[in-house]
Amino acid sequence: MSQLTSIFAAETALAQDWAGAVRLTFYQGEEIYAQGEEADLIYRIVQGAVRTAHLQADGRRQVGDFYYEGDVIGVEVGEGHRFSAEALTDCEVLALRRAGSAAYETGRVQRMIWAATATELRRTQSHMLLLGRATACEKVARFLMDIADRFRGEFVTLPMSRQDMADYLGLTIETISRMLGRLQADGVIEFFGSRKYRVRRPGCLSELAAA
Amino acid sequence: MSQLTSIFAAETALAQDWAGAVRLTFYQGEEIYAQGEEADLIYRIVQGAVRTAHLQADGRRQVGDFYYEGDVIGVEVGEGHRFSAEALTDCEVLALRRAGSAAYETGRVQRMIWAATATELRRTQSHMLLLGRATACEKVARFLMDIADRFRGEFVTLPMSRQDMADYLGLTIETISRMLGRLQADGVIEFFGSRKYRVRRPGCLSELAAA
DNA sequence: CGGGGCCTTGATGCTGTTCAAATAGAGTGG
DNA sequence: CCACTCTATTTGAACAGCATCAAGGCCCCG
Repeated sequence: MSQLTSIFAAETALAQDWAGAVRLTFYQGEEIYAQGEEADLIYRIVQGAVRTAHLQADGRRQVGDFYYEGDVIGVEVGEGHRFSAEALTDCEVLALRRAGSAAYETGRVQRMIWAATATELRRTQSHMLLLGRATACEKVARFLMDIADRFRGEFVTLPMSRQDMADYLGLTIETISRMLGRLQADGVIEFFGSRKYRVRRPGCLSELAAA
Repeated sequence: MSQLTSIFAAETALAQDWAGAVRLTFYQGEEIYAQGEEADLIYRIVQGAVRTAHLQADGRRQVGDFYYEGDVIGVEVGEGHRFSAEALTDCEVLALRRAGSAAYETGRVQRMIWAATATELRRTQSHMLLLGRATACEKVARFLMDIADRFRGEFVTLPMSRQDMADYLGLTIETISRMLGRLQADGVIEFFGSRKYRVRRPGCLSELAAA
């Protein structure tokens, strides 16, 4: 009941804030925007999962973050996108022009961009802390915890590949695989196939995640 | 002449934006604000250098960034400061209350906070990319380059210790020291004492910095 | 049933850490 | 100005964690 109410409230706010937005569909693997591309649109994910990534000249890749339903992407500051965005699953998104519209002039869009930028800063700070001083085991544990926290429910399905996880955590796919194997052997998590898992001992997992 | 003009313009804008701010002095090593403390003030550094840092329960420390004259600190989002700020040298700062003032209501302070948050996001992103997928040598090279770029001039004096550099780059002081030694041996940089250096081969340094 | 991508597992090596000690520098008092 | 002390930095040697290289297994889908 209260959940229905909150969903309704969210939908109402969404309709107001995103009035004038265009609804778009991106299929799995499609690029939503490219690295370097001018950032004149912001997007709200209605359904699906998105990965942002930064590619260096030598081929090394850093995944910026993973985004899900309700998240806003494309708010980067400065000239053009520093990260590209790709659909990890089939996606529905709302796209809204940043400047030049009536909505922008009223300050509505500006406030949304501001809020999204603030959220983005927090998440980037967390990511920075994760990359700086954490062991492989801590990184993987925190990653699993973060994902599980977002999808409250017994089972979690990962929309990203091991390579995506590795590029997010600054590790290799082999290390990711080994850490997952160890966590499973210790009974902390349980995997069903390679993309679906369940946290068996949340306390233990958060202990391993430290920080 | 043009430099004088720009300094004058900057000073004028500063006087306008920071009208009502309080001028404070912090001595070397003093804490400007603490981790967890409520973030009701923003600061502009007039003179000196500042380090922000996040301390974990187990004692590990991550330096957030280093700030110098003209930079704005204390703009973090959410409940309280995630990072503390300490004076690396004796500092003069301007402190301004975020909310509740007349200046805030006119939107002046809001715009400043917004601009500072946007800058902060960019810098945090860069830092994240640095921590994620760079070798020790690349990290140190990029660090030296970034600092040198800020202090245009033949010689650069580092306001921070090796430990600060290490906690910023996610390395140990020994590794920092070894990399600096190697760069000097290769003739890329030249040190005078442990806190003052000069870039002898900028091209070579930026090559090593990659990314 | 067979192909191909993704994931796991194993063996080995390298980068950066850890531990330990020497050296340099800054501050202090004689 | 010099001797002394205390801390910061450098240097060396051994070690550990994660990467790399190389197979092998799983699973999806034709």
